[in-house]
Amino acid sequence: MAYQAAVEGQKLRKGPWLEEEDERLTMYVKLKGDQRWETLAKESGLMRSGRSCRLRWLNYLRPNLKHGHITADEEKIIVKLHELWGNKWSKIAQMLPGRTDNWIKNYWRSHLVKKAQIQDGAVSARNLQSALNKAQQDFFLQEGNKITADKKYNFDQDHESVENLWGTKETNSYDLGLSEFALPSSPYETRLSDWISELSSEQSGITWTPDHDSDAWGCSSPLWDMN
DNA sequence: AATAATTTCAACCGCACAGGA
DNA sequence: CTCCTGTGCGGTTGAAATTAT
Repeated sequence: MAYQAAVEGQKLRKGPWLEEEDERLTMYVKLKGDQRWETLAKESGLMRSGRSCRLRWLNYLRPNLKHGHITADEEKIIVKLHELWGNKWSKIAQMLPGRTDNWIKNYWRSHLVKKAQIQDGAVSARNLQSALNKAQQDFFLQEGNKITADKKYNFDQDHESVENLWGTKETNSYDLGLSEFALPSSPYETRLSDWISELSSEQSGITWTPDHDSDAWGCSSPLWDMN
């Protein structure tokens, strides 16, 4: 493969980026723009492949990236969009300003692992309890995620309740509707709700195609645009 | 306090696709 | 039409950090 040959042939650097490399890359991207990565990699003198530069820029150096903890809103969006689109991380990332596909993929994966472990019963009773407690903490102790006692899911029950929390392919995609979260309605939340219900009506019986989705989702008016 | 287990996340890899020669 | 190059995407890996025992 060309990439492999380049790495081996030119002794390109791999692994974690140094601060110095970051600075250099940032400078060159500002100078040349974030296109033509192979050219940029060569011109910058960085001993990195173009794709390595691209990845570093997109996932770490790019301005306006969020590196902090996920918000309750973001988590719900991810869950919803994953139900709709599956592992289309880049697509999901487009709906979450400041988050990268890589970040979302990592986030989802760490949760999926927990879910899978719980569902296949391949964990010890102790690990199960630990996973449940962790999920409960993570989910309900989110700042602003105020759930009344009667609405709160009972994590101490059987594994069914865990499935309900996360939703499954077999259940109605909208069983995890926003109302169940019993959150105060922020403008963001309201818009999300509208957006998803609108989609659900458009979506019934429709298979996604690249042409279709780009229109239907109207990327010109993204979710976070409150104006 | 030490060690083991688990989680997180940056980075790599292979594949697919688009566009140009 | 075919080949080549660059780019984007999704899956996977592994080191570092964190948490549990």
